[in-house]
Amino acid sequence: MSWSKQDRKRRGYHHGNLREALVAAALDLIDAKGPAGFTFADAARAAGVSPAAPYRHFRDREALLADVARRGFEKFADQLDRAWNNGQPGPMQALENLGRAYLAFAENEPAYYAAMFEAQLPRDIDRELSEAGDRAFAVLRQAAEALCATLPKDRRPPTLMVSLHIWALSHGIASLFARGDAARRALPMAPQDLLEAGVLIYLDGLGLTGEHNR
Amino acid sequence: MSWSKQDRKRRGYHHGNLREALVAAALDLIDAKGPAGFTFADAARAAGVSPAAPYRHFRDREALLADVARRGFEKFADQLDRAWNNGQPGPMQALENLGRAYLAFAENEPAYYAAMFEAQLPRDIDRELSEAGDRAFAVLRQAAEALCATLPKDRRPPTLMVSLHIWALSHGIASLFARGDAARRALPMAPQDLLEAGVLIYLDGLGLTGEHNR
DNA sequence: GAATCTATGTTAAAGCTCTTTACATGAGCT
DNA sequence: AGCTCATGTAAAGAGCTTTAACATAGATTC
Repeated sequence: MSWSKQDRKRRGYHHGNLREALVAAALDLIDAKGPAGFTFADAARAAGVSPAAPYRHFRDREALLADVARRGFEKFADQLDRAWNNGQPGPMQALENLGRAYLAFAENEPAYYAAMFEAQLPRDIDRELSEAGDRAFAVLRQAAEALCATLPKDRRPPTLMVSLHIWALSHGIASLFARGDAARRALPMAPQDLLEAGVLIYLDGLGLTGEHNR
Repeated sequence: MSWSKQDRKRRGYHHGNLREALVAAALDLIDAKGPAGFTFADAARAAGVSPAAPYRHFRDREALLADVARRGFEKFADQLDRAWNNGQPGPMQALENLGRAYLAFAENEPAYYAAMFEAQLPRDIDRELSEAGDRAFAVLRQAAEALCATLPKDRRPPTLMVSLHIWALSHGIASLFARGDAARRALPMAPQDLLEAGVLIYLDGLGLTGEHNR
């Protein structure tokens, strides 16, 4: 599993899987000290190689972080898509699943989430990164579309706006409350329940009462 | 205005206002490269003093950042409180003002906002810091209270929950969209309008229709 | 107004760490 | 076996952090 220094003799001069090991090391280090809390050399140390070795695989620390973020967005998009499950069994239930999956990801993969949203990476640093981000957002967008479609045309809000509201509320709750992190504030209820309640109230405001779609 | 190196002869041996100059330098540097993008020595350079000088005013870089964050929360609380204006002229209008002030702060003071919410400072690093944060949140809490009070008791939601929803939506929009930063995503409408629409829909869902309170 | 005290600077140096350059190794191919 | 290239190491240069020793000047006291 881990390619630590102990395996040095067995592996010999070459690591064999350094790129992956560096990504894994970065995730551990982000968990421990945040996306800004470690250096390229730290990652090398954690992977059991010399400080110069990572430069064979990533241009610099930022490129490593960008790769972590890209992988994070891909995992994220997958999990959101699976939770949405093509809107089955119904838009409302599927949206609830989607929201729970959103916060579950932030809670269970805080390192990925931090790399994705808190590492302050320039959006244009990498095309694959921004495309992966777009794929994740597309799931939310699709869900908003399905929900809006259940409303009569004359009372149908812009789906882009609805998806942005849901995203912003989810992200707000995730980043303020849903991470194990001591930097976060205490809450009177589970983040998932807070989000679910918020979304239900919001949908009610749109005229989407529960009975119609559950 | 600026206490740069050029003023060195005029000011002589002592800076005269180094503590403030360091805070100003930190804000500039955060604007330019993010809360993690500069060193203690950089701040000293920007203030035109030797690398050791800052230690007379802050224990370390983190303490400087914490002071910036504290000042930010205090400014933030002030501006929110002024926007809320004791709920005048009515809870709905005052809330809209509050929301706009929230996003205006994130937009106009991105360095403060970043220090407050993205610097990953341990919450317990400083009592004054966490108290200042509490004061800012208290304004939102107060607004939620006033809004909920306009509802009949049997349909009145928990005010803490309502304040958390509004905070999360505001913070989500601010951190995803409302910073000049190239890291942010493009938007089809002004962040302020996005927030206002979201809050109106949400309040509608609570049963607070505009007419009653405007 | 002179002496002293204290706050706030500077310089210098030790100890780290990052980053880069030049070199070493070994896996795959012919 | 020998070539070649990808992937590692080692060593050196540069910068940051922190401390200790010293310098300056504003404030206080007599």
